[in-house]
Amino acid sequence: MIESTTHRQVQQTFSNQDSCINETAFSQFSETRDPKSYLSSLVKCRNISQVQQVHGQVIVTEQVRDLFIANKVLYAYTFHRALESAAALFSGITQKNPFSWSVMIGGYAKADDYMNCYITFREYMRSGDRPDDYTLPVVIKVCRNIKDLVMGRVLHSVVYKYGFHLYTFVAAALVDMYAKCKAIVEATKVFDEMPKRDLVSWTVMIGACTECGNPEEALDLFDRMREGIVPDKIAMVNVVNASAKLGVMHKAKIVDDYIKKMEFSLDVILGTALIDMHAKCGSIEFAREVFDKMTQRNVISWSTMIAAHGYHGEGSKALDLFHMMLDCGISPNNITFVSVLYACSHSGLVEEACRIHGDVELAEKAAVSLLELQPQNAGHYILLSNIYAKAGKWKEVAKVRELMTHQRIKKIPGWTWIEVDNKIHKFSVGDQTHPLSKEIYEKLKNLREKLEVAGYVPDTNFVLHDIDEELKLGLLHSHSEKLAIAFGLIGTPEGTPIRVTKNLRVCGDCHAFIKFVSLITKRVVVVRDANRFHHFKEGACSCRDYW
DNA sequence: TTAGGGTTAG
Repeated sequence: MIESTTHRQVQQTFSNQDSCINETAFSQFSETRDPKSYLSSLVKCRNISQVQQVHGQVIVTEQVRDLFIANKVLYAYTFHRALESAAALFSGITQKNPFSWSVMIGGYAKADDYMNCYITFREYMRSGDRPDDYTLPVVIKVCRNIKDLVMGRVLHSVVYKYGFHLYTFVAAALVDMYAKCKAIVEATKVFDEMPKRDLVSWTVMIGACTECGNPEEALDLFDRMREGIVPDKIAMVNVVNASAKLGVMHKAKIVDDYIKKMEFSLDVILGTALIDMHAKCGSIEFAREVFDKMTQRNVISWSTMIAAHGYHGEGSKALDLFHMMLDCGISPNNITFVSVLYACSHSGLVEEACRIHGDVELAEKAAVSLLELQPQNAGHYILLSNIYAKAGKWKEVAKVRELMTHQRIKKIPGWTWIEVDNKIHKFSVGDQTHPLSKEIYEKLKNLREKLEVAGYVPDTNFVLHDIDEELKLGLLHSHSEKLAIAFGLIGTPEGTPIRVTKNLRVCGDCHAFIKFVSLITKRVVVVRDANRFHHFKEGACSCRDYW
């Protein structure tokens, strides 16, 4: 239930059997005072004092001159994060071998002491020794962790010079480093040049594609990988993430079925990733099912589920869950609070959000400071204008709108996707490229006439929701979401739900339009927009017109 | 004797 650190996990992996062996070995050492009798148990000891005692004896017997023994003690120190003792011992070793360097560099890396890690690696290079394939992945991983692309490229040149790019571990570390630094071209190049690829290399490349905004490619890679390699749980977490990013329900179903078929147990991370995937692919029910099934949950699992209820318009469920979480003794983090706050704003439960988090003025202050930090980020303007709109400060809403025009905020083109027969169809505003374009516009015209009879009035005067090129064009009737829905009505059997995804927020007129569509056609329409899910049914939307 | 891959919001 508590967030675990890697170190703690490592310590927990020692079984009782190991501790017994360790204790026996230590009592043997205490009797014989021969450090060799304890060397193999050194990293498994429960406390650092045992390492220190053995180290003392190693010095007394002058066995510290034996490089094998000194390295063992060094490794034990770094394993227990006793970096000062390790560094003291290390500096005393006159004839260091690659293992000594590797252990010291790895020790700094594990302790997140990146600067000393770099410094020690530089000393290693200056010592005249050739770098080795055990040390390089460690230092490359440091670049990945602190997103140091410059140093990463320097290391890549070292790797290349000695031919280590052909080594599986080194290349995998490089691919992952480039991916985390968003350098997908370089990541792909290293991956393509690998003579041999194992499970980890494939996994990092799958993660790389997702990380760099190409989840479709990630899923294709997963299919290619399976031609020769059986995935494990970590690989599946990456695949689940790709699927979540893609947001396509039938892909999510395939991935979910595969995990069940392979009988992967739901640990905290895989379970949480699955919750996120189902929710982002439109099925809040499956997401909750996974959450309820999980035997272990941490703050991330709870936050994910709370956020999911939130963006599906189920604010009260999100709040219930938040209270349940507190009852279970889990401490919320800042992301939990943001999720709860947004869950309330998505559902019109703003008064309740305010109670938890402060007040509207606080939210306003936060948004204003965000604007100062990133004046070109359109999302911050929208956030601020929504805060003003909810507080009824219409003059301020207008001011934000002016500010956006003044700042010439970059406009993002709007797109809507729809899945029909497991194929994705993409529409932009006024799009006429679809093979059934004629039928789609015909359907739309026909629909609009019926809708107007039922009371739909086209509305161009709505509150600012997003900066959308479509608005400027004034092509209200051919907004991408309207085209996609019209196509959905043509291409799917009567009564089946229509699911579309839009990259921006759905506009006010389209929102009203879809409500009428759900009423007239008796279809459930699920719209995933940039911010949340809207479930339209019988003329109403799950967002209760807050979005 | 050592090394590379995993979850949440905006």
